[in-house]
Amino acid sequence: MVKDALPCTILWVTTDARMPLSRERVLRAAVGLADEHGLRALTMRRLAEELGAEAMSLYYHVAKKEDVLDGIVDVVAAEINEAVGRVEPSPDWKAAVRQRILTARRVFLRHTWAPSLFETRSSTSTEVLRYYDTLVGLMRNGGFSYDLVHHALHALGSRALGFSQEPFDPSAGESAEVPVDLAWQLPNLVGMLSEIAHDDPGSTLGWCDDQAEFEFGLDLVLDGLDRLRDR
Amino acid sequence: MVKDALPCTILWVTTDARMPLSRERVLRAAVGLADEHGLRALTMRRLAEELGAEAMSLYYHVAKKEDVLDGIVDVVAAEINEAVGRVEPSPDWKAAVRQRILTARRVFLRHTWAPSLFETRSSTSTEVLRYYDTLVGLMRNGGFSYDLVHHALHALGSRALGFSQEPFDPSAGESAEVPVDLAWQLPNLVGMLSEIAHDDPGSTLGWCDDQAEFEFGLDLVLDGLDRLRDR
DNA sequence: ACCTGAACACCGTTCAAGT
DNA sequence: ACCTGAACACCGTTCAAGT
Repeated sequence: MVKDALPCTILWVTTDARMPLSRERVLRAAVGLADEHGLRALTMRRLAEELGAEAMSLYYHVAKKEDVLDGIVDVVAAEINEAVGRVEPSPDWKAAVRQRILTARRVFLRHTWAPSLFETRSSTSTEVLRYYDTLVGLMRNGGFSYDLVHHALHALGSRALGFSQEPFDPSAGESAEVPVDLAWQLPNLVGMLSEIAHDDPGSTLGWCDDQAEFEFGLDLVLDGLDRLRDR
Repeated sequence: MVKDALPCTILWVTTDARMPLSRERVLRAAVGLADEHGLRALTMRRLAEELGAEAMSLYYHVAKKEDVLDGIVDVVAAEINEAVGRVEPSPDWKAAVRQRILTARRVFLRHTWAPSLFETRSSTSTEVLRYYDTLVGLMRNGGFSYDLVHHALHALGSRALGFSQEPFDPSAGESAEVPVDLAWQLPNLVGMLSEIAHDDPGSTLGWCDDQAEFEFGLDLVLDGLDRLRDR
């Protein structure tokens, strides 16, 4: 009996190769593939392989690759809604919004490819709309006008969802990275970077504390909004 | 003489097909192609065609496509530095930074594909470093510590460069766009959108004023930083 | 020095055909 | 109903060969 069950179980666990395909299963596999090998590895052929099928089989369950991308955005957003639904509500709007956003952020840390995808999708996922709806509700309860909530969403930008995509990572521009022949033309940047590196000698790679920086920016915006609300 | 010169001139102006290739010319053509048809149209083969050459010829002047992408980021950043170099300096740090950023923003309006590219490049363009260097300088002159400047750059994020990539465009979620069967689940969002649409009946498409929203968010952050500076 | 033709390994997608 | 093989039009890139 063990002889029979064991190999079968392993096959099942590793690939689920025998289960019939479905949109759900395709999207789950897509998320897993992106988690493990990045968005570039998410190819229709590779995705099918992961599912033990041919690439063409996928087209029975999804319209096209864009559909897969929209789909995995929805999957991640659903994951966020699930996590965020478990946080106990705070009477203070700022604390409530803050905690909600930081909870969402934790989901993005599991799906590092997601931010760039969220930002390039034009059609809005219904799960994302649901997320924003309760966020708007929290601010309304905090005494915001609809108009200020609207401004707030723009001001928060991607931070409302829990991530911040930065075009320039100061830590990546660490002294060592700046070409020496260029350094003398960038006195302010070099000065800043050397002082940061000095302040935090523990981070030998000049690595910034992403979480702290995210919270700094978030609080700056939330505090600003709080002041506008009072007026 | 006219007979000879005319057709030649036209050919010259439209394609410059006879000029020898060069990295410079390849990058300029790449920017033009992206401006006119978007990033997706920027293909090595299409780019070569634009230059009246074969795709393989490009590889003599650029290492690979990634090199082209890094290159056009640098081209746009240089354009920004050029525009920004012409603004008369203000003694007030906030006004100086504000004007600088809004000037940079105007360049991005000419290159709508650029934001998404700037955000996905990991290696930092030297022209971008130059831009940040003087920005850091302006804040230092305004009495910022290096540490606060560092936080400020993170808090500004892409706004420091003049754009904000937003994952959710409330205006795109205009009442008409939200599926009716979903609307009752999104009371706050629907309420907000209908009020915004009502406030601004002129914008028949529920279009947000991007410029105003950008400035709102920018000022919110700059004001917040100003307060932290005073302490 | 500069450009190209032929070729390779990969894409997404369609469609008629299989079970 | 669900999956597939063969085929198409496209990618980026290499390399030996042309001028």
